[in-house]
Amino acid sequence: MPSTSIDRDDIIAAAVEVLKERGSDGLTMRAVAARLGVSPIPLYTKVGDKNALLDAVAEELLDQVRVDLDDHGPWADQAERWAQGLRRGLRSLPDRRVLLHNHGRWALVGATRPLLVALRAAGLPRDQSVRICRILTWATVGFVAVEAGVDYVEDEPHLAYGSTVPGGDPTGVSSTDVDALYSSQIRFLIEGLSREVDELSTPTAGRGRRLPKG
Amino acid sequence: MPSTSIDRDDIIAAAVEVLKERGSDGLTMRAVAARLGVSPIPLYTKVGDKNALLDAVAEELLDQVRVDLDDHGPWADQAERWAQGLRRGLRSLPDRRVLLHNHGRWALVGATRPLLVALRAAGLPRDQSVRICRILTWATVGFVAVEAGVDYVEDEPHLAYGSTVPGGDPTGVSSTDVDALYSSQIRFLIEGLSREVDELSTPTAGRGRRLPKG
DNA sequence: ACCTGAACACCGTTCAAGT
DNA sequence: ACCTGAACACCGTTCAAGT
Repeated sequence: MPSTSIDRDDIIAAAVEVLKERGSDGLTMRAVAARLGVSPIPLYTKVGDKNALLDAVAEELLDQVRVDLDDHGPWADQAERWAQGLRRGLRSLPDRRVLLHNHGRWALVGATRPLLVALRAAGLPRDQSVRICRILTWATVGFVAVEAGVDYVEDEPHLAYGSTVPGGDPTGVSSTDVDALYSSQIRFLIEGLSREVDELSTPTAGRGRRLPKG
Repeated sequence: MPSTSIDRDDIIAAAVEVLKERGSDGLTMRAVAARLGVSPIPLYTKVGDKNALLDAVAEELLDQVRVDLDDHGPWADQAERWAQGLRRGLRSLPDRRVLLHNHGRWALVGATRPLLVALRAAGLPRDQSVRICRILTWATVGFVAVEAGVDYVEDEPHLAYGSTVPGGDPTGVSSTDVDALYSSQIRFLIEGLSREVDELSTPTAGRGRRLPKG
């Protein structure tokens, strides 16, 4: 094993650097190879074609997303803080197109684990905890992905139009509106999940049944 | 105005055809030009560069999405049916990457209008109606975008694991799980929005206030 | 076995030249 | 004014040839 040779992890790390420095258009097989001082051939033998490289880069970046979570308060509050932290982490990705290169289905497990631990510690069953994690993750990834394609209008447009609710201005949304829309959406989801947890844990709801209306 | 010449709309229509026939990798400036029997130059003078063409294609495809909505039942039920219809429409797009090329911020206005009309007919104020449309649209576009990158496991995995709730299996989700997750998410959002509408319409909630906790 | 130089078949984009 | 042939500067990918 010659130490001069190039590893698969070296290639992915170099690709992440190229992505951060030159953007997604600058992330080419040739650029990654040139950064490592090799020909493009090792990329094809050790990682695969360009699509495989993009998958690997997405998995690497999503795997690095971490959400800290103090264990104070009821689980619903912890879940809301966790979701806000996940959104912050995803927004700071060098390229948000990796959110859709989600074939690394396990990539966000590192970010999810603290919430899963907190939910179990709060006494929730494992399947319900997994469900809550999955719904909040799915909603947050989707929100940030859509958010990346939105053009903001100037702030406080609802004052001009007279709207009293965030997102109520038909002419557009400001960046503070977007924050409020995300917060509302996450709160609605967590309220619904809370009620679901209460229903499933009460004996009258009938054990062994699937979800009501589900 | 020579009738032999090529129009901007012709270019976009040809691009949509190329996308449907050859996929997103086959959608090239040269292929669109060749389909029209012209050189690539007219594309650059009449539409712009490739990114502008992709924007135009995305806007065209999203503009064609239509959601039918009968006006039976309370607005919350209509909203749920509308959201399910929107998901169906978005899932049938020839390439779901257009969901992220969302710079045509008005592209889904045609699909949104029936819901907006129904909400107004149900007596909701304009700003709350716009807010509801925006939240449901945002959540659905995000869900479908994420959904496009998910690898399903075989159906009914929760039976093997013993999970009783959709999305509760830590090893993966089946396609019926995904349907159930979307339905749950939309129902939670509509329930939250319903409560919000009730609070804002009751005199005791205090007129002129912003949203509670918002 | 693993790497390189060179090539192939494409791209997006633009130029001088035509009409 | 508008289009074309041809070119430029790249791509992703793979080949025969080296070591």
